[in-house]
Amino acid sequence: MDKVQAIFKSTLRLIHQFGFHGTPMSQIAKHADVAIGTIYHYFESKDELIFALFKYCKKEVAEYIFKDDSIEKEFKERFFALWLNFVRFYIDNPEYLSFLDQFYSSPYLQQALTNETICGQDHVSAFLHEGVNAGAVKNLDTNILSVVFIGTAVSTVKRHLHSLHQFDKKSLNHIIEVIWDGIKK
Amino acid sequence: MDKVQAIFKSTLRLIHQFGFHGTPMSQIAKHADVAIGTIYHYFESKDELIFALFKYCKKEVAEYIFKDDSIEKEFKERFFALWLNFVRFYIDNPEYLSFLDQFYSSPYLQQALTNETICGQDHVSAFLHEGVNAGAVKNLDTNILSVVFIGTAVSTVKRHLHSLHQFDKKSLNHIIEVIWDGIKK
Amino acid sequence: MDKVQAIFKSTLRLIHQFGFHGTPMSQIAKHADVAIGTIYHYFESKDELIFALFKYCKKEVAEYIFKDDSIEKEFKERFFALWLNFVRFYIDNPEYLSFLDQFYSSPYLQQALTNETICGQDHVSAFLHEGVNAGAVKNLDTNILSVVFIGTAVSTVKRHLHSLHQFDKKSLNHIIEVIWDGIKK
Amino acid sequence: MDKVQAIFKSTLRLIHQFGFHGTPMSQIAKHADVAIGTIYHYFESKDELIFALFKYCKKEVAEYIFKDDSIEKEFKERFFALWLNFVRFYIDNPEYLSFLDQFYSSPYLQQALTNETICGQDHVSAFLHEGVNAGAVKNLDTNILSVVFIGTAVSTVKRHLHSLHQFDKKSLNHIIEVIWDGIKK
DNA sequence: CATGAATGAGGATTCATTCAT
DNA sequence: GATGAATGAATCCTCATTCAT
Repeated sequence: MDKVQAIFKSTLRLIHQFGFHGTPMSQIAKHADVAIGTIYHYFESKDELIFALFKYCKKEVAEYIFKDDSIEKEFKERFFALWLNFVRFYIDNPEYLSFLDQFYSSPYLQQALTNETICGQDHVSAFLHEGVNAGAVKNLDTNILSVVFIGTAVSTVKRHLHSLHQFDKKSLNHIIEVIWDGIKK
Repeated sequence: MDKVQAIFKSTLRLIHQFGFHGTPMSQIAKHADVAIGTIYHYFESKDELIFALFKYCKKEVAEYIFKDDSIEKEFKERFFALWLNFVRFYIDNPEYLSFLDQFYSSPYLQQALTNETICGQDHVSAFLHEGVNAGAVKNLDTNILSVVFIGTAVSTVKRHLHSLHQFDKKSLNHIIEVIWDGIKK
Repeated sequence: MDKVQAIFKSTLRLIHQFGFHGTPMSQIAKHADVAIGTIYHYFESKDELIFALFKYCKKEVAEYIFKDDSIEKEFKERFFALWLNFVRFYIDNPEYLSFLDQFYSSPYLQQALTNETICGQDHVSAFLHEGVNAGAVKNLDTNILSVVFIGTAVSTVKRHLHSLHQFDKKSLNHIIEVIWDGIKK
Repeated sequence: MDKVQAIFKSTLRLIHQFGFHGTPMSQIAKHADVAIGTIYHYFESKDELIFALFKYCKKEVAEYIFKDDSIEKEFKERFFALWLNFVRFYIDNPEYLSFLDQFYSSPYLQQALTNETICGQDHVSAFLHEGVNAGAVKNLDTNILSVVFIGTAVSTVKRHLHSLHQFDKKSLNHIIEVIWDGIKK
């Protein structure tokens, strides 16, 4: 639906810019160029909208990260590509990180944390598990590998976005190499 | 000041539990056992309170992390200890991570990001730089080393707190070893 | 708009009775039989409401004062009629004088004083100027004539409303005659 | 008392600048360079302070207006001098007019209006009555004469202060002459 | 006399939500 | 489907006043 898309984009942009408690429904409606009533036509409440947006974001992120992945390729190559895609997506779409971050660090998370996946981390976990099975990486708990993969990626993006440091391609490769050195068999 | 302390603690607890826009000043006052007016006696506005709390948290965190550190010790040992302290502090004081995380992922950050330090990361950066100079770790940009150190630590704590995985001492050591393997010379 | 009218009337009455800082929005809403939110739907803030009410009052006053005026009539007759209308309106609608007076004697005035007209005084000025041109009154600066016309009228109304003295028709005519004696050619 | 004077002056200045509901006790205290408690040492409440200030202002005004008056002089001369003093005082001390005006146009007035005099009008009334007895002015009700005297004077000052028109000595004389023409025998 | 930290009732304003059109 | 006027509970903040020092 066109209007739903507009509502999502509007919400994403406003939350990025003004935060959760800085983006009232009225503004979301205005920037999406729809009436307030229209939002309530598609979403039961503001919370429902937030949760729906959460799912939407997760899906978008996952699709991008794994867009060129293939079991055919060598694991190391896939590992590098995935990590870079992860970083690339959020650097290019900071409003996604902004929103997901605020979502994660808010009480919303507890409601979303059922068996639901978070931010494509499960896909990533599965991928890392493959690496263990294939004998490409050390036989470590997937949680540990996830922590290393996602933790460094998220940290890198934030450092970049907060303008603390602009990482170039070479720098990014240095980081992956460090991680890879740490987990490779 | 006793009342200021009480206000800080109250705010921290409530934001941890209910989030930024779930903790009204009235509740902060009630849980700190002071009148609303008293908060405004010490802080110009809710925002000012948040900023002051931010500084307070940063200081507390930094003090804890570096509490046993000493130049005398071997770098690897210090590295392990610091990383564990970092993780330990936030696991034991989840309301600090909760608050800082919400702070960082909100528009507040931009106002706090002058040349101000963030979350003791600079101290960490300085520490990592020492490692490079001492020839203990690879000659990498401090930003890269910081990303690896802090990214994994934060990610570990979150995974732990979100109940996705309870890391025991052994697991934590596995993680540090992976990182150390990646950055050691 | 019906609701806006109700809000205006309610505000006027309450300010007359309790003064500016004695009439909260909640009371205005209650007496206008609308929700507080409705007021904010039509006016950005309490100040905006006050300014809008100011314009509304000015218009009402001017309309009443000049309701029967006509260039056809003799100037003296018009002069007497206008002055009496002025006094009559405020005596019959003391809440208008109350509000306008409080408005004028507050810092609001400075914000309203651009090239905006005040209280229909300009129409009065124009009228008095006609008198000069027609050779009916002395060739005095319009400001002087205005001061005499409005000053005496306002003072009369206040003295009447403050119950210091109840002016009857005859008394009022005495006053106009004094003024007329002073300015006639 | 020095502190009381300071409190009066501070209140007068702030009310002139920010209006009644723009001048909190805290500001009055700060600008008077005393503690809040000190104000409550001298005045039971804010209302008491306002009433005391009202009396103070009235006294100051009356003293200035009649400072050079003398029964020896000719009535016309006295009339001119008084009217000019009245105008002069308020033009030179706009904060007095500001305060008194806000006082008169607020519900405070009703509480002050017992048999109390207002703004030296009674002295003025008495003076005008002398004029009637002396056969200098028409045999009109004192209320009428007062309206003409005070109404024109106040209106002149306001017009001057609101920067609508800067009256010079000659203009002011024109006004008094008009009034005098109207009331003289 | 003088202070100012502490209080909390009260006021302006916001904003998620409803519902008649 | 779509609208947006209307609602009022909830929030931030102010400020007159008190009282222990």
